[in-house]
Amino acid sequence: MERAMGVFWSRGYHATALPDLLRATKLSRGSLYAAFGDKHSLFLRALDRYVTDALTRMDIELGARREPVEGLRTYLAGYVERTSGANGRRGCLLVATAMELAGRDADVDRRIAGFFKAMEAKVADALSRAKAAGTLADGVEPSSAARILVCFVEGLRVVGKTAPTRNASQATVDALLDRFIK
Amino acid sequence: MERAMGVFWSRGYHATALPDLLRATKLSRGSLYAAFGDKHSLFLRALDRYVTDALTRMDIELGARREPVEGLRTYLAGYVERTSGANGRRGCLLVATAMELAGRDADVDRRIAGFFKAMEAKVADALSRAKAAGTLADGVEPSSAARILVCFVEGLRVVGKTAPTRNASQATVDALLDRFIK
DNA sequence: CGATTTAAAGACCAATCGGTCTATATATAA
DNA sequence: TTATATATAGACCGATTGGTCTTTAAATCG
Repeated sequence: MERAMGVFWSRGYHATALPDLLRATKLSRGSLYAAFGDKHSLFLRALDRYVTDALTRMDIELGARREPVEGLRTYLAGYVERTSGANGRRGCLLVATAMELAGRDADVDRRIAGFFKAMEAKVADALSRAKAAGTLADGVEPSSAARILVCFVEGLRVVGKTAPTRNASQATVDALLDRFIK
Repeated sequence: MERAMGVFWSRGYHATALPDLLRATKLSRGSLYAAFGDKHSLFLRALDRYVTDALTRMDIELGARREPVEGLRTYLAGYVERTSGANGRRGCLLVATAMELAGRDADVDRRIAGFFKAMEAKVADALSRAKAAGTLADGVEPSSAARILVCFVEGLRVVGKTAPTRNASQATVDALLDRFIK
């Protein structure tokens, strides 16, 4: 499964051909269809896995027991890592899928919208806790700031396709965070 | 040409088949190949047109004769328009291309990187003028703020695929701008 | 061991891909 | 008018697409 996810991640949905998936999963044609149905079903499974991984990681990084601002820093540091150099080049399965299939595939639409909503909620929660702790900059409202952060990190993934340096991505993240925390 | 651009824009590179392009351009197969070469060449032309349009629009919106902050507001208002509702659903040819082809197509790579660089430079210039005019918030550095804004607007395009309301997009943009201007 | 289930290999299918080419019709020019 | 250039429609090409099916080999089990 993760193998198949890796192929879709690297190549996108349309550019991934069956032989690519067979090579990656080391399954025969018949076995793959028996196990997953068709290409589209396998793709949805891969996408679900990707979303689950991302949200699980966020729960760890932004965990309620941690200092919220430090959680946000960790969360953003992960994006720095994933959007610079070769990792940046590889891109993001979710963003690529949103751009390639959203609006033309209802199954995908639900997953994309659900992911952004969940992500925004988790960020908003961390920001609320930061506000309660008095570590948020004056005038920052958690819910709108969360929407800003979601847009920002997804934009990082887009710009990351040009493989910026780690330092450049980190500096951008730092400059953004400076506007929102004390 | 714009017709072909529209098809690539709506469907992406791989999902656009020759019959789609023939229908859109109202050209015969032979004429299309005589005029543009192959599919890839036609795509690059469409992408160039898209990039030129976007940068030209930015020059108008952020024009040096205008109040820089007002220029930025106009610029961002354009993104609100393009990333909400049906416009949001349609997406962005440049972002879709970055996610679909960047890293696997050198001709595309150059155009994507060039676009982001040019865009960032234009935003940085407007922010510099705002800073000189004293309308920038304290501690905001034009070049890093420009990188933030570029990421933010590209992220808006990604999230825009879920077709948010105009008001929601506008509120997010307003909240961001509030952190950067006086 | 032999019997049975499971999975691999790959032939095979219709449909479609991007691309070429020929024949026909439509202008344009003399 | 006739001659010529231009663009059309669409047949045609090999390659590849996602998907099915049959044959054979490898496990598993009694």
